[in-house]
Amino acid sequence: MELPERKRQILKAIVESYIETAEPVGSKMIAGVFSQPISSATIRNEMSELEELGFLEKPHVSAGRVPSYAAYRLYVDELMESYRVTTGEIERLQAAMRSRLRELDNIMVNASRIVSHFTDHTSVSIVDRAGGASVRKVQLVSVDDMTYAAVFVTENDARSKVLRLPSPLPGNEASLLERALNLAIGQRRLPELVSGLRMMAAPGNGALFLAEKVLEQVRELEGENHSADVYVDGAARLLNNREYQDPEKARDLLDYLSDRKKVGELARDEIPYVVNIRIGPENTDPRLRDVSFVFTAYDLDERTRGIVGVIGPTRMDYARTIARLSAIARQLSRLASGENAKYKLKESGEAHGGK
Amino acid sequence: MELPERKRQILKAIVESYIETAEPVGSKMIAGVFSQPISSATIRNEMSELEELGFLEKPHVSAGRVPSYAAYRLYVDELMESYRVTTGEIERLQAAMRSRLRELDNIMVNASRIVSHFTDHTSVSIVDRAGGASVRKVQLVSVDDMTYAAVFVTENDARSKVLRLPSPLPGNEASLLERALNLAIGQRRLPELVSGLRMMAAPGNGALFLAEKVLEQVRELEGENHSADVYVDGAARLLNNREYQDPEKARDLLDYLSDRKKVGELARDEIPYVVNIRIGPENTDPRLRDVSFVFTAYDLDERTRGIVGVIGPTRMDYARTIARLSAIARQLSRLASGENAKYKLKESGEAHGGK
DNA sequence: GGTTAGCACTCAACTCCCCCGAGTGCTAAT
DNA sequence: ATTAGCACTCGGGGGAGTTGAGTGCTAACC
Repeated sequence: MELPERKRQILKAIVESYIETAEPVGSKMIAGVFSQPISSATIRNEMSELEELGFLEKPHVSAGRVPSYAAYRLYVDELMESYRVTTGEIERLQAAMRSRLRELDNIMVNASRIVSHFTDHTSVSIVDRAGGASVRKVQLVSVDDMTYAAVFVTENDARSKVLRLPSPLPGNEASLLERALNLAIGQRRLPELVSGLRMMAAPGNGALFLAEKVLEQVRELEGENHSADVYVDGAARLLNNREYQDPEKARDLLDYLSDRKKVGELARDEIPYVVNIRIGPENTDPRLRDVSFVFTAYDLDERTRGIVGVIGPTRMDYARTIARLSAIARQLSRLASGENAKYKLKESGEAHGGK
Repeated sequence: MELPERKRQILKAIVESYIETAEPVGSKMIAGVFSQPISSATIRNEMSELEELGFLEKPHVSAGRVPSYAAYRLYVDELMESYRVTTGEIERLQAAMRSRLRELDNIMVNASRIVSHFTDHTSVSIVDRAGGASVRKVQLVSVDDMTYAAVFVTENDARSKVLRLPSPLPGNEASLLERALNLAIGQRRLPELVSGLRMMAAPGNGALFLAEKVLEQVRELEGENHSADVYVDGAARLLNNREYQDPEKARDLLDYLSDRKKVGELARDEIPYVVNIRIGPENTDPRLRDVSFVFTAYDLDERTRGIVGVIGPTRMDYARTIARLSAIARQLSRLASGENAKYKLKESGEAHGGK
């Protein structure tokens, strides 16, 4: 059941007006914008049908109409015209990205910052190591005899943890331990090694402590429930939107955003390399039920994907947000994995959201 | 010019009432709370004198009075009774801290979380490496031939950075480079080594790139302008206070909090090991001019100090906040540097703030 | 002289009421 | 199918009036 063209045009005009003004849209307002004039009464008839179809809602009887989630969905999928990112914008973007993005550590926090800045929304940046990268080796770097940094090397990344031991461990013992640990890791028998050590050594023993921490960390890195890296930037921008004037609402959302674990779950599903949009109730987390989450994936390297997105009111300017976000993601992908970027968004910036 | 006892009692009562209710305090309200009854007229006389002295302000003529910053200062310095942390609270605190605090990486983020949770305010946690720790050695851990983790070991800490090279660097070259770098670091001639390399190698060369990044990082770690590590937790709690119902204000403050660099400056000055309090305009940053910052320092180890604190409205419950914060800091110090804790707050939790 | 009762005064906040106007739905004419 | 017209709805804005908490001041009291 396709919507007839005029209804589509009217709905489009309503959504755009509401995106711009955040005010309920009345029939006269719409009647004014068409080249070939239509009377407001006609619009009213159309609007009342659109309401029956579930695309519009009335806050109250004399207040004009407001788009429903279904309207945004239709708008995004079929009505919206793509926003063309100007070359000026691209240049500013590239300038902002040029520096500081060689270090993998920084890429997420900077991506997050840039996205927030360029879209003027709150951004999230998530790095998802596919299926828990397997740890290939561990290296113990001595700081002093009570302190070691353990460096965990995976297929394509490394991360370190500084550990303060309960009792000293001389350097030669540490290198023995390191060898043993790596042997065990190679044979996938790390747990056995640790429980063996646990039998031999007193609790509080430095080597045992280290080994336990290493095991713990390996489990964390390899496990399913590894917490993805999450950055949020520009949270304060939420408060720019009139829908969060209510501090109650704003607080709930900020609360959500500070829960990294929860935010990390946003990236749980399969995410295609296009700009995805989850509008209002399409979000699984109830606290996101009246915001929209616009996001995309990019490759950091063969095994690691980044996800960047923005969170804003359902009435956000989707066209512009999508265009800018995809421009950023394209740049990120190129920067991160050299020139063999895998990010292939159609030029138009066209988007089909996924529930 | 000491304030006479009765005025002090009245002022104390006013501050406490305002802390509790956030409503301007009238003379009758106060008249009610004294054991030996005083008429409201008398209170009015006293209040009008306290106003002349600069301790009270009137929002408007018929609205009761509100404490000035000077009143809070006096309250905190002389009037406030210390809050006794209950054993139940201590137990909950210890339980919350018991786990996860062995790892130096985590201590700040957890400290921050715990402080926010136990004080019900927004917390900040800053780690300040005194004077820029000097880097003792660097270790290059190979992930693959295009990717290395550089581990920087200082007197008492280590941190790593994952670097993606523009061109491959075989492992043996990396270990040569590592040796050269460490030699140069030992002789304090790292810049010379790097500029030497720059002459020999083409730009884009892996070793040169690595060396440059290492130099950059060493400079960052040793430099004066090293950015302190900063964590903020519970930012959303700000919105619980009625003074931030105005989204404008709330946003400015949230903005401030997301500027790590600025927040890091909070710890710039010498900070004694007591609970410090900066009330309203005593804060140097203008954006903090009507909040209070309550904070304390604790030792992470010989060279590294942590600062934890909370940011809240000037009308916060100082007694309780101070007591809980100092309890947490005491625990942290003990946990972090074993049993030789340097944190010596007087048992009472007594506090003398410093501008 | 310090304290207090009493009283006039102030002013934000609340309520009540009215009106305006944007917007709707329906009907009848085109 | 479209549109002009009209009655109707209802939120919001703008006084006017009222309330009540609170003040300052004065005069009496101990």
